[in-house]
Amino acid sequence: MSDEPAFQTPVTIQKPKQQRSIARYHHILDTAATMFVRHGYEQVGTNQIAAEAGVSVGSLYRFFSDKEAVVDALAERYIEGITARLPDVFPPGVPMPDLVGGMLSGLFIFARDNPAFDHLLTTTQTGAVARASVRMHLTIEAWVARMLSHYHPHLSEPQRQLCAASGMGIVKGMMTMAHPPDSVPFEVVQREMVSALMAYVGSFVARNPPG
Amino acid sequence: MSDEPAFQTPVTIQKPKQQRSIARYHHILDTAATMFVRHGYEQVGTNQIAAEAGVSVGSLYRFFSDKEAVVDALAERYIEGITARLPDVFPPGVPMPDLVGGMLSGLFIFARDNPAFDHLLTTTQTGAVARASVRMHLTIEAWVARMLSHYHPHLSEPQRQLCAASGMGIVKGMMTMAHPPDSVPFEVVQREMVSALMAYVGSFVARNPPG
Amino acid sequence: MSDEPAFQTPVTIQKPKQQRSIARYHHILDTAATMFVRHGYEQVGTNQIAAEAGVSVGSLYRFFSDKEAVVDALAERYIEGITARLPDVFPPGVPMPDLVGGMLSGLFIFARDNPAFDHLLTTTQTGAVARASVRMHLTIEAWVARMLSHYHPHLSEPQRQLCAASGMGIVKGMMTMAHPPDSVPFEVVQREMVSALMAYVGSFVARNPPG
Amino acid sequence: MSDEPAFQTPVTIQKPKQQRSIARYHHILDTAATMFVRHGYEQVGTNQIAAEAGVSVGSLYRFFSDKEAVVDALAERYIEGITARLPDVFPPGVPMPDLVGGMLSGLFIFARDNPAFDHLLTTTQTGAVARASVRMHLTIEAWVARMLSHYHPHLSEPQRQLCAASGMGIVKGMMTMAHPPDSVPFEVVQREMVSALMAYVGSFVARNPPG
DNA sequence: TATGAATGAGTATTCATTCAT
DNA sequence: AATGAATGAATACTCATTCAT
Repeated sequence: MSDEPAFQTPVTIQKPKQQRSIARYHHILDTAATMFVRHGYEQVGTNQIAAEAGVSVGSLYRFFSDKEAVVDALAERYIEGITARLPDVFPPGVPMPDLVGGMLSGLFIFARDNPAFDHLLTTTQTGAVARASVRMHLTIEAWVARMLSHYHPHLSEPQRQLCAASGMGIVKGMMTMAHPPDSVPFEVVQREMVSALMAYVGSFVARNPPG
Repeated sequence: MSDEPAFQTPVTIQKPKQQRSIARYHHILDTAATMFVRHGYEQVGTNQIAAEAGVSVGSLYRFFSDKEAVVDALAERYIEGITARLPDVFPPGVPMPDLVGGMLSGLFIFARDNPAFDHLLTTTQTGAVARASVRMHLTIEAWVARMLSHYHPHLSEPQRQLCAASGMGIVKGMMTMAHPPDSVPFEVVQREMVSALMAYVGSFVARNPPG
Repeated sequence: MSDEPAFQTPVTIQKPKQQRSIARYHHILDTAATMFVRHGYEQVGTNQIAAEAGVSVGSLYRFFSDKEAVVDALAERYIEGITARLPDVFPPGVPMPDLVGGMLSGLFIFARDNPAFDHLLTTTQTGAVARASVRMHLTIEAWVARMLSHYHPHLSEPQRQLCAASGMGIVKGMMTMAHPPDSVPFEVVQREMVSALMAYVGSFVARNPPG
Repeated sequence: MSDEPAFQTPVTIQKPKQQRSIARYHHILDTAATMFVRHGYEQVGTNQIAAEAGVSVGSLYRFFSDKEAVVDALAERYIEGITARLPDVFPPGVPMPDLVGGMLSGLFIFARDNPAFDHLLTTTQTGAVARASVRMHLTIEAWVARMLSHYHPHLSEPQRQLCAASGMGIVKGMMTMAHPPDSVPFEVVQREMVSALMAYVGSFVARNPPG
């Protein structure tokens, strides 16, 4: 007749420490990433992911508390990945086009190795996917803002924010060119993107001069 | 939701001919559009749309063969709308920035009157939503390509295609700036978008000179 | 990119008003009652109930928001039933044994017609079932307390409460005699129950005399 | 959880012979008992029991063939416990109220030391829990019947059975008074229970006189 | 022997679609 | 034509049980 509510989870969900578990964890995540890109987050079931990954649903739920946790983990992985590839400091003497070019080069390599990266970054969906996307967006945007204040220290905070936001818009928008219906080759996209960004920043600075 | 131009059959089950039917059809579509924007296509049920629109599910299914047909019809409506607003011929003597500015101005007004327009245009989803998005994308892109060949007739077909695709990427990417997390005011987005586009096209032409 | 939470349920769950619906509603409830008695609340699935009742799960969920709502409805039905059978006022001149006998007689008839009634009343489970049980328990107990204050007005409030609680214990405990392993016939149970109650109340009043 | 008397095999997979094993076995059982009372048999998982007991699920399954075996073992333990506390022979000269009082006193102490005892005895559930409950019920009922034939040898076998069954009903029913929603203190319950039992038996004997 | 990761059948619940009224 | 009750396949998630280490 008593009625205590649920108690502590018997088996805590956690990132695995053992070799075997780590492999499984990443394998599931990779499988999920591929499927999300191919069919869309909503269309992919946890049972399907597990089956495709060759594990049981139970195993999936050992690593991920629920379906949303899968996208969250994906975003986290991507945020770590790009953070590691984005330079912390800006070495003096490097011209901005070179830096931006190098940065985008790294981004494209990362995107090619992680199929769901740009899908997640450029999505406009709601819910968990949106939250994941926003986290990734803000991570990169913050870096862009820092870079802008390095090269154009005279820009005010709002100016820098706006320019960074526009840059993100250009990057994200042009990334989708690589997919249907345009299907522009990655290298070409990258080249045009650098041009577009540099041209835009140039015009932005011209329109917002020092003093 | 603004005055819609002449009616033309989308993928509906039957053309509503009666006054009442036409009103119903549009009302359902308007309701669906609002709900899709607010909660996302996957999160919105046909029963919910019908309830919110104040009609029965049965009525909804009288106009739309299935849920996908709703997005299809929405896309069709938007394609008609922008087609009507995009000039068929390019009057001589109008400088490109003015034309692009005018076109974007019209686009933004249309987007403001049709809440799901940019949502659908900029989505990266799969399935029916993606197909709807692609149709809209190609419609605008074709116009952009024609405009480019008007102002820069020396560009080869592939060059024109690439430039148009990039332009579309910039437009779509920067449109999302108006929404969280950046939430840049529409007018600002529009202004920056013109700059970005003109700067990009300028650099593109410079890199792809005649001869 | 927006993300509004869930909105109003499109089809509200409600007790049906139409003839057909009412029949369905009660049929599902009857089926569920029988199955709960036979296999236990936890062991019976909503799909099973629906199948056994010859309707679809969807129909079940049209009437009941979730599985708990089924027990709740059952309890409500039973509470209404016994409330209707419990006299509101105590006519003067009726000796207590007669009144208690009559009351128990009604209770047993009701229990015979509603197989899950005593199962639910006498359960000691947790959760929704417990809550349903408690509601039924308190309904009857309140009546018993009122009856006690009618026949033995000198009893203090706590005394009346205790005596009523004990009475409920005796009633509930002895009701289970009708089921295995004892399987005592209902009439016999009823007869012994009246004896036990009268004997107990007699001893209680003797131990708690007026003044 | 009180000192348990001599060990005897329940439905376990194997008798734990080693000191360590015996300790583990009892510890798991104690843990399970507490959890069953607090959350209900169905709500408690084997993994949870093991985790709470600080052992692995595998260890739990070494001692118990399945989840049902845990309740079975619990019942067995309780049956042993009360059997040891119920006098085998009835010393002459002890009045029935004293004997009953003493017996209930022992029962309440046992119940206080073994939290799941009355929970299991008074449950009306199906399945394994019901079977465990019935075994405990019959054990005590047999003793009551023997006691009745000691004090009232003239009662026929069926009369004795009926009176014993009623007594069990009263005991079990009134035991639940100690829990919500009545929450009567244990001592009070015990006192009222003796009264109720003696009053009932008195009335029963009066209604079933010798000859 | 002990461990706890892995399994997968099973459960509650939703929602696109149909069709009798 | 319109309605909305009814359908049932599909989905996220749980948990008793096994077995390789």
